[in-house]
This record gives sequence, C-alpha cells and structure tokens, in this order.
Amino acid sequence: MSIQLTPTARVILGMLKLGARTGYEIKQVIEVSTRFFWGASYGQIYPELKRLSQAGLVSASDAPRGGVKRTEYELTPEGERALEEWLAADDFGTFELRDELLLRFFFADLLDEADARAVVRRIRERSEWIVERFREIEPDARDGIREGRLYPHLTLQYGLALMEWTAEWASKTERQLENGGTQ
Amino acid sequence: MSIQLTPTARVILGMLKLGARTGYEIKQVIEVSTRFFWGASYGQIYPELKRLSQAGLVSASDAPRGGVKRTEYELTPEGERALEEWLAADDFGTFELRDELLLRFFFADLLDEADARAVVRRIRERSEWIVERFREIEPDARDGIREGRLYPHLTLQYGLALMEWTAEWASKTERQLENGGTQ
DNA sequence: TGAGCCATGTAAACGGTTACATGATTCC
DNA sequence: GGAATCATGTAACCGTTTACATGGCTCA
Repeated sequence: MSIQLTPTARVILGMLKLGARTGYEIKQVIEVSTRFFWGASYGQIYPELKRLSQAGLVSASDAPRGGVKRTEYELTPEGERALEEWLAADDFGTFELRDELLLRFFFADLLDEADARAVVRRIRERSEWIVERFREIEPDARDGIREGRLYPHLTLQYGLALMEWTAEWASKTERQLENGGTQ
Repeated sequence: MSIQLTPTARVILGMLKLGARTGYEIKQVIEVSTRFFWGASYGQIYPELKRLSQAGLVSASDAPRGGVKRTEYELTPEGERALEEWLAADDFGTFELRDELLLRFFFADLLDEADARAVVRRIRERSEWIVERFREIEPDARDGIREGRLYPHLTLQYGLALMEWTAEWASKTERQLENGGTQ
C-alpha cells in the first residue's frame, strides 16, 4: 500500500518521533542505543533525511545556531503513519548477523588446541566488553523510563542478559577445551 | 604482513580446506552451515574465486562434467598460510547485527499494548523457526564429527542454545506484558 | 517431453562506510 | 591561541544482493 522504508529511514523516523531533531542528534542517539543491532552513519543519515523530506514524510526547517547552518526535522502526519505502519507490520523483517569470531570457531578444527581455545576466549572477552558498554548507557535508558520510554530500557536489559549468557557459554566452553580437549 | 582477506574470501578458503571444490559446492555448504552468521552469494563467490586465483591463494583447474564448463579450486600453500594466519589472528574481527524485530521492540512505546506484545511474539516465533532449521542440519554436523570436524557441531550446538534462550526470554516477556502491562 | 536440478557466470542496483571538507563554538 | 567538540554535508569506494542469462544432465 504505502512506501517501503529504507533501512536507515526506519531508525530515523523512530528517532524523530522520540524527540531527536537534527541529523547530528539522530546519530548521537543511535550511538548510545540501537547501534549494536541497527547502526547508521552520517553518510546515510543526511541524504536519507533529504529523501524523506522530498517524499513528504518529514518536514525540514532552517534553524541555524549562530552562524552555523542547521536543519531541524519533524515527522509529518504521513511520516507518523508510515512509522506506525512499519512498527505494526506482520513480518520478521531483516535479521542479519556477521560474526567473524564465530566463523573462526566454526573452522577451529584447522587450529591447534591453544589457538582454538584463544578463539573462544576472544568470544568471551568481546561479550564482556559489550556488557561494559551496555552498563555505561544503562543510566540513560533508566532516565527514559520516567519519561515513559520503557522499551529502550527493556531492550538494553535483553542485550545485557544475552551478552552475559554468551560470556557464560564461552567460559564453560573454555573449561571444556582445557580438560580433555574436545571430547 | 600478508594480504588482508575480503569477507567472502574468508569463508571460501575455509570451505576449500574442508573439502569443497567448486563455487557451487562452496555455496551449498555455506547454506547448511555458516549462513546464519556468515553468508555469501554466487555474485560474490565466483568473482572472488577468480581474484583469489589471480592472487595465487587458490589454484584453478578445468574439470568439466559432460559438456558443462566447470572449474575446481584448491588451496595453494600460500592460500593455506593466509587461512591459518587469519584463523589465528588476535582480534575481534567483524561483528555486525541488523535485527528489525529488535528495532521495533526498541520503539514499542509508540505502539499499543497488543501490537507491542505482537512484536515479542514475533521474536519468539523467529527463534523457534531458526531452532527448527538448526535441527534439520544437525544430522549433517553430527556426521562431520566422525570425520574429525568437531567445531561445526559445537557451533551448531551454540546456535541452538542461543536461539532456545532467546525464545525463552520472549516467552517470559510476553507473559510479563500480559499481566500488568509493562509495570 | 518437460520439470527440476547442476553449474556457471554477469550486470545493475543498493546500502553502507570512510575519508574528506568546512567552519563555528567552547573551553583550557 | 589552540584543541576539542558541535554540526553539516559530499564523493569515492566497497561489498552484497538480485535479477538475468545460459545450457547440460537426470529422471519421471
């Protein structure tokens, strides 16, 4: 029925609805929220805002700060409708994973035992590193709750639990590879 | 020191080492093994095999079946070295996730309760669907064990456990959203 | 004979990152 | 005065998917 939103348009419309107003702000918010499962770069955000403006899903207005050119964007009614339609869509949508450590783990029969264990250790370290990043942004998400934004916090809780589970799996696997190899 | 392998080159070299010989075979193996965390399409595989051949990491030989042109590839010693070096590399490598259902979950404050619950149900259904796909390929991975390929099976076990954990999380979250909403 | 799989490949389009460029403002 | 950060944007490049094209082989 309506326009199929491009991947980056999906975050942009959502972030505008949550209160971000400029390309810069959208990027900042993404970096402390969705970037682990839905990133976007300036090279995508700015052109996409223009396209959305031309398509009538957002409205642009000049809002310079001092001598600096600056454009604020807002959802139009059509933009709101497109966002809601996408959010309520009855499909799985995109699900893509690219995990180089997991690929190395898959091929680990080609490695000696020490190197194979190192791959698993790396997986654990990465999970622990991500857990730390999540804990850093947790206060932000907690603040949001008071303003009625419950789901960003729930999403973060999910991410935390997932990364802790993965770190646990890696620890266990490391120990198994130490005692008695891969038997 | 040596050539930085392109993303697709990394699977290709590994799959050749595990016994695949043609672009077609590589693609088949990927589809029943790494595709959930490291996919590749013909449009990448065939040109990449040519590049790898020119770079001296694989050797090509004509091996027609009947009247059909067909090229078999094999790792050269330099290819073996490049593969081992990449496998033993001391970094995290690529880790990318793009998950549209999770993005919808993040924005679910913009939905009414029924639609928000539907997003979580979708996450559960997707996990269950992936678990089923994994169970279908499990016999393949089990067969590999007898031929000394232990890690593909371990990777599958990890994937299974991860998707079951996710389905559990979604079930639990669905129940929480039913009783008392998001409180 | 026709369906379906085996097998190979190319071209176009798409989405994304990275590097580059610019200049104002803020803070030490 | 200089560094860092705020803010906006473009151009080039890269990797990937999709659609298209071809044609032989196998089996019902």
